[in-house]
Amino acid sequence: MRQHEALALERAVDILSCLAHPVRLAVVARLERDGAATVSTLCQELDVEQSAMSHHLRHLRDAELVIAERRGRAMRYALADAHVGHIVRDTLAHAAEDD
Amino acid sequence: MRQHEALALERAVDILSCLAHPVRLAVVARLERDGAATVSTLCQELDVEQSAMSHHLRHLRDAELVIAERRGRAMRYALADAHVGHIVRDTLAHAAEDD
DNA sequence: TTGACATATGAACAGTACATCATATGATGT
DNA sequence: ACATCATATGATGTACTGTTCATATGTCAA
Repeated sequence: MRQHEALALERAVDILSCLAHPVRLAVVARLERDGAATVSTLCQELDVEQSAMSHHLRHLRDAELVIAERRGRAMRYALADAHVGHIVRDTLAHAAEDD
Repeated sequence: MRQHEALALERAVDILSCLAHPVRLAVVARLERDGAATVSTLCQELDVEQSAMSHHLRHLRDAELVIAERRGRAMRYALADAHVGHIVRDTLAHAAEDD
């Protein structure tokens, strides 16, 4: 039980660390709003270099916040599940609130 | 509007960065569960050195996630508002879920 | 004021994360 | 097989973050 809590805390830190970067947060927010997208689409929309984007997407995949599937020669990224979207939406809502 | 969104994103990254550390997340979770506490109480309960705890609390204060008030010679820390608690609870819930 | 207690701050070092560049892999069309 | 497009990976320098130690500030009681 204590162990369980400790594990949840570790996992939560992983999730938060992963989201705690402007590009990665923007990617997740984008996927939450408009649904799945390819790497090049994300690069254009968020104005990020291909390599950098790829590294960030890897990070997001490792943390299991997004999933990827091949679409011809492109890769289509999507949120791993709705929960992630909720966390991001809540945080953004909170961030927007107290200005 | 775009500007507003960008600001919210920056602020969100600040919040997430601040929460993305085991000690700080544990502090916020503790304050969420059991209410306000002094520094020494937090140190004991979470087994963290006084100086380290103080540095982390400073971080949390700078991000306006917690507030502090004097209580004699001690300092009593509490969550800045309910929203922070929600974010943490949601994230922990999500983290605990997919095990 | 002095001493003890509670917390905060500053500096230095160690470990991590990030941006960038070069290159590799994988898929498609010819 | 080759050229091209789309994405991924590896290496490296740099900057940031966190821990620790030493010291400072602030509060209380005698």
